[in-house]
Amino acid sequence: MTEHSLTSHAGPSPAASRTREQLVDAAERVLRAKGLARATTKEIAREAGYAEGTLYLHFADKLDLVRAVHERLLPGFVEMVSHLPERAGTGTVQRNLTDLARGALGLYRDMLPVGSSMFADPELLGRFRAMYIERGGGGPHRAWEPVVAYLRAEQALGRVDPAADPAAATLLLLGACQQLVFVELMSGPEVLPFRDPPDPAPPLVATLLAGLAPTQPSDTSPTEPSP
Amino acid sequence: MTEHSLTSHAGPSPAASRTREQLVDAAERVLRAKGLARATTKEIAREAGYAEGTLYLHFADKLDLVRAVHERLLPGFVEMVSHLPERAGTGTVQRNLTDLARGALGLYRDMLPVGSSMFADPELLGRFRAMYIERGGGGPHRAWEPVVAYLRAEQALGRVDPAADPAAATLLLLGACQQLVFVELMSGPEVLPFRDPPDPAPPLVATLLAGLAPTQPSDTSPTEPSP
Amino acid sequence: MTEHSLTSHAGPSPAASRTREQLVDAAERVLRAKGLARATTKEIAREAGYAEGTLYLHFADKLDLVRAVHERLLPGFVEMVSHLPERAGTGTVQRNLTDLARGALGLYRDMLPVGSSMFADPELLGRFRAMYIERGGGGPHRAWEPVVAYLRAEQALGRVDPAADPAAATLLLLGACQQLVFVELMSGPEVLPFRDPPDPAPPLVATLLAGLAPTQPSDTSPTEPSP
Amino acid sequence: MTEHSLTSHAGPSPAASRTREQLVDAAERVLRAKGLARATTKEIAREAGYAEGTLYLHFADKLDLVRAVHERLLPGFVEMVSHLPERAGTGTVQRNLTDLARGALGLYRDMLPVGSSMFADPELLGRFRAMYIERGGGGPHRAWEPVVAYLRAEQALGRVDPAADPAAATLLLLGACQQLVFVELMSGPEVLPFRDPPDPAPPLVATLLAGLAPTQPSDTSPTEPSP
DNA sequence: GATGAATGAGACTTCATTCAT
DNA sequence: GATGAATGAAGTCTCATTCAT
Repeated sequence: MTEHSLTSHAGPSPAASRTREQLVDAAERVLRAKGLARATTKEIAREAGYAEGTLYLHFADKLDLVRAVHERLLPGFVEMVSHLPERAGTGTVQRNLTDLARGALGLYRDMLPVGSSMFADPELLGRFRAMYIERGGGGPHRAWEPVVAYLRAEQALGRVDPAADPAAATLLLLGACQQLVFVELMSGPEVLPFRDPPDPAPPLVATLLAGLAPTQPSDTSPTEPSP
Repeated sequence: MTEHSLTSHAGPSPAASRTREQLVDAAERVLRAKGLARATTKEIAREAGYAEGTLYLHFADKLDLVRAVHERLLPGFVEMVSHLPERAGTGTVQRNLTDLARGALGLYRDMLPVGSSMFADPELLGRFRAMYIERGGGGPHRAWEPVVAYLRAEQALGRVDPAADPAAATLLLLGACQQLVFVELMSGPEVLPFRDPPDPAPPLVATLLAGLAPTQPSDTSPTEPSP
Repeated sequence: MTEHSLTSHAGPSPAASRTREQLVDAAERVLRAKGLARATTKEIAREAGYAEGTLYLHFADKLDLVRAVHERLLPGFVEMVSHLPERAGTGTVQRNLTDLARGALGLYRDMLPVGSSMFADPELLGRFRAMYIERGGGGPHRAWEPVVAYLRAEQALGRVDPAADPAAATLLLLGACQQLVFVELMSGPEVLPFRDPPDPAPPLVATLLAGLAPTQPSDTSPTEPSP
Repeated sequence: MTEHSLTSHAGPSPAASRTREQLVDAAERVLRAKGLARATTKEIAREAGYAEGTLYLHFADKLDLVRAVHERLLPGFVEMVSHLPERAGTGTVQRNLTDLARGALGLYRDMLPVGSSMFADPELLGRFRAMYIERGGGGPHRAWEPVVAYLRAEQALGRVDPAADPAAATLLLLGACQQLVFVELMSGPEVLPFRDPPDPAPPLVATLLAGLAPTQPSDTSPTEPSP
């Protein structure tokens, strides 16, 4: 009852008290440092500068606090891409997408360790899904929307092939970024792939723009007979 | 099939006893059902049909068992893509990549819940990295290699643009599949994105093949002045 | 009485809370009854009237609690002998030493079963040594000091041979008492040595006072040529 | 049924098989190194070069094996002093007692850590007492007997005061040695008492021989009126 | 609202002991 | 006699949660 009212009135609602924010901040720091399995309420409270019991004045239980941390991750991503549609028609498509990819790589590096750990606890995962449904379909895929909107705008401007699938293109680019970070985190800093081009964004964008099909359309068109 | 096969000709190595396999199997089932945070040694042992103490005859501790589970995930993926290079020149590129994407989607759906939970415990993550390093650089990026090899072969056959970047293309396609599953798992079965085309593989492959640039090469080439 | 007194004027220091004292008391009772090997945290907590977890709010681990028990043994001994030096010149030397021996026998009977069990765990022994060193050399030999001081005072008063070695004499008397108790505990109440004189203190003191050498100095002096 | 038959026939009785001896040897080594609390059957078996199960072919349980180790300690001591009576009349009393003290110090250093740990487990202690009783009064005090016999012999020879109490004297000397080692072990090598005379035996023996009473018997004799 | 000592269920792990081979 | 995988009871310790102050 006290939580996740993003569209609250204005003043400091009980769900957005200073103490609460400090606890969520502390939880995020501890979660990032220790992982879900080793983040204890004791340490979170200490990190926030409060007693352990205080935590339960602001959150139903530990998982509720963890959920509050995760709740802030997606808006961070959405925020980053929210201004992308406005850039349609400005600069070049290549540069705009490269900037997007770079931003995505940075954010994924921040978010993935915390976000992925959610899979360690089905209960936590379930609460997330409930939250998304309750909010009316606002899942992680919301991060795609501004990118799709941008590509649509570029199609209208003729700078992107009108036959292209904006959703698929978005998924390809963001997915590549996410997987790169995923593998990077798993393999550790010692066994980094994609080190030769220290910035993986340009090749990804270039490949996405040019496509794999040979320039002679004689080859790709007959690859699949229309069913 | 690629690891500690039970029917090996050299007899059961100490690392591949029947009991050990049963424990890893049971651990994987429990991990999948309950998540890392709620998978207890007691339940794993019961699931395997052994006493709890038996677990410690075969693994140093619980994390060592979990690591053994994770150890089997990557080979499963590599196995799936290992026959891809042989398909170069057969069928169509589009079909081959679509099959790959479908296979990847299926495997990610199986592996991600278990694999991602590794981020919940830095200690577990650290042991994984150590394992990869110890083995000589065989991290998760090994899954990309057969795909890259396939694309190179197709380039040699003229069915893929020789200017394309095979590694980037691989990352785009596999990354899209992984992110799709990732979001799917997070949002839950109720809030599925990409439901309209029930099979997301075709649009992803089509977009990757065609690229985003307008068909008139006059547009894409000048998007970025050569530095 | 000499350590962390509950009724101190400075308020309960963190190391001397009521709960902590109760736990140490309970631990000592259980240790005495069951021995180190069979004293469980569960039983200690129950004996103290607290939950098992409470134990870990006040002690790092079980061994830390056991160490706290042992920590109180030595001061008990020191306390007993602390008033001995004041008795120099009063009563007779024989009576004073006999009282000392009787007190030592009683205390050893109390302390030895608990104190000796420390040898069962090198880790515990190591923590003890560390504690002694940390405190600046206050090991078990501190119990000798008041006795040595007493003998020195008697030497000054002419009631003890000025040529005697007070430290050696102390060791002889206290050592005899300790060994008597040691053997008594080992052999059990059924096989008691020294039963004929029900009180072993008088013969020990008499022998220590008179010495073994024949009263005719003609015999002892030539036993060992002076080097 | 298979154990402690010291007066066995002659041949290798089942209680004295080679394997059994190896196990007791190994147990003593482990007990000395790790202490009773941390000596596991697994490590003892490994140290002996046998499988864990083998242990139970020769001993009823772990405590029975530990008891067998302790069983060998006392005879070691008795052996050391067994030749003492023969030395009556040879050399000097002082030298003979000094040799005894030195030997006792050495043996106590060896035996105390293992022997004292018996107090950690009342069950073990109980079995010991049972063993002593069963054997007909042969407890640890048996170690005193040869010393007492020696002193009696010296009294008969006129080299020791006929009024002295041989049992008390024995207890004084051996007790001093034991306590010295006891404290030495507890305080650790860093906080050694009695370091100035690197060999504590001479002052102990000298003090025991001379006694504490002033050479003028005028002081000590009237200290205690005869009851 | 804040505190933090106390709780107690339950987690992981150890280890003496057994038994089929 | 020897083995060693399996057992399972029992131990130590953790930690989310509560509640009187």
